[in-house]
Amino acid sequence: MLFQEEKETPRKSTRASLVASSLLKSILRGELAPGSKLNIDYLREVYQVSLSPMREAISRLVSTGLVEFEDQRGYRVAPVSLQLLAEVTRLRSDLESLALRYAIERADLEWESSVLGALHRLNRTERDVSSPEAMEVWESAHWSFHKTLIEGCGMEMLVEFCQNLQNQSDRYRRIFLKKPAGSADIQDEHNAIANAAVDRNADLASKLLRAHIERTGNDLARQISGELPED
Amino acid sequence: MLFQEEKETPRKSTRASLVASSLLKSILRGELAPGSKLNIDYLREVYQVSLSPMREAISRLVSTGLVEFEDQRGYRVAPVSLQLLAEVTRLRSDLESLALRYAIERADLEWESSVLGALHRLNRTERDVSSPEAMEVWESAHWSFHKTLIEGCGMEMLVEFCQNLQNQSDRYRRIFLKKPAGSADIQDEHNAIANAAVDRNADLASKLLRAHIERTGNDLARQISGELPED
DNA sequence: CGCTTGCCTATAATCGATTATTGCTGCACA
DNA sequence: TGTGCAGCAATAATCGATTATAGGCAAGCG
Repeated sequence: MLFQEEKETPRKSTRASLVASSLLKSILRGELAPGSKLNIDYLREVYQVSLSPMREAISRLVSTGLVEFEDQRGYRVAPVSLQLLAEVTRLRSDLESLALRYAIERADLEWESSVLGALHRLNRTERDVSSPEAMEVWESAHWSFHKTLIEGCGMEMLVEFCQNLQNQSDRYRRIFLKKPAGSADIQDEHNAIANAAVDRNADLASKLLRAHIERTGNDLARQISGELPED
Repeated sequence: MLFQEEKETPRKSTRASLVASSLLKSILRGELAPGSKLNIDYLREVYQVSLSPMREAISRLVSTGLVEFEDQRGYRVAPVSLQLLAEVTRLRSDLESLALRYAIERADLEWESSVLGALHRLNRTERDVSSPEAMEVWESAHWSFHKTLIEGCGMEMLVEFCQNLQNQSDRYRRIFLKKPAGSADIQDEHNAIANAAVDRNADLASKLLRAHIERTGNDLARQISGELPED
């Protein structure tokens, strides 16, 4: 063949996959209330699929921690609480900074470049808190930056766990944070983290990342504490 | 029907659950080879269940990391490699010691008692390397001890992740370690960890736990390195 | 001969019907 | 008036049949 068609393996999605990702979004957006039962017949109707793919889709989300399951009782959306949010924030702080340390340890040009690339994209994405659509784009770039940082550790299991924690965190933000509380120095924080990372200053980078995550988490918790019972 | 057939197993579990736990054991024992495809029709035959619970059972194991899934390609047993083992060992070391630190931080009498209880049971369980059955019992007590230590952290997500890592580790041991390599001072190690824990000496306890996990993991890796390609 | 292309089989995915279990409701009874 | 149990929905779980897809094989074409 003259020029090798670069097929990205656009593997055709199954219904179960499509429903699963759609359902994930619904849960993250809080459209399916925390703690509520996932009635399969109802969801079947909503997504217009049969029982098998519906069950399969739901069951896949169990591994993300956003759905819980009990024999003969079915599935329900994971509950929320200030305590759980604190747990998520602490683990994000511990694990993302851990992953970043490993990433810096085995850093190569490739990784450094992706980090600076992701940073640039994030900085060039406007954070217009008045536009939900724009915020979606910004949040996506934001997580991309974080993910790029930690993916350098080369440990899939760790990255996946961080992804789950991020999803949890994201859910709290979407559900409870009506007014995006964006301090102006967010951008400075990201720049500082990225610089420390490519400078191979693990202690500093790790410290800054922790601070960044904990600040975000605490801001969120403070906003929520009025709306949610202490436990 | 006149004679309502009494179920021989008055269980609450569903077929899917039973099959899932049975399948998990099979994978841990290496009866289902790492990397091999999980042929649903075949497994259906083996476990004598229909397609739906079979799929459900398999799909639940995906969250443990012992089974991988791809759309239209089905399920397969997670592969093994020295590199992956190293990853598992490192994460176990990092995360169990992290959990232990948190546990010590919020330690109460209840936790201290369970730790010493689990330690006692472990010490009183004979480690007879010539008897597979005895070793099963010992391994169970061993993991119980570890789990008791880390459960004190009160973070379910972290404990569950540690459990997954432990399962992974366990699989390598069962598959590759034909001759249990038990140094005589294993018991001393456990005692030292437990003592440091109830003494609330987080630094020492954490250091000892790391050493314990890394020693085990490295012993295993050394034994394997002859059998497995470096990757 | 080598490459493409179109069956063909194995297997993954989906479906709708059926069975089992749970949890509620209302009636009998103390 | 409270308790317990039978019967009755609601819904979770399972089944076997059907449809869709992938990957191998062989015929057709260059």
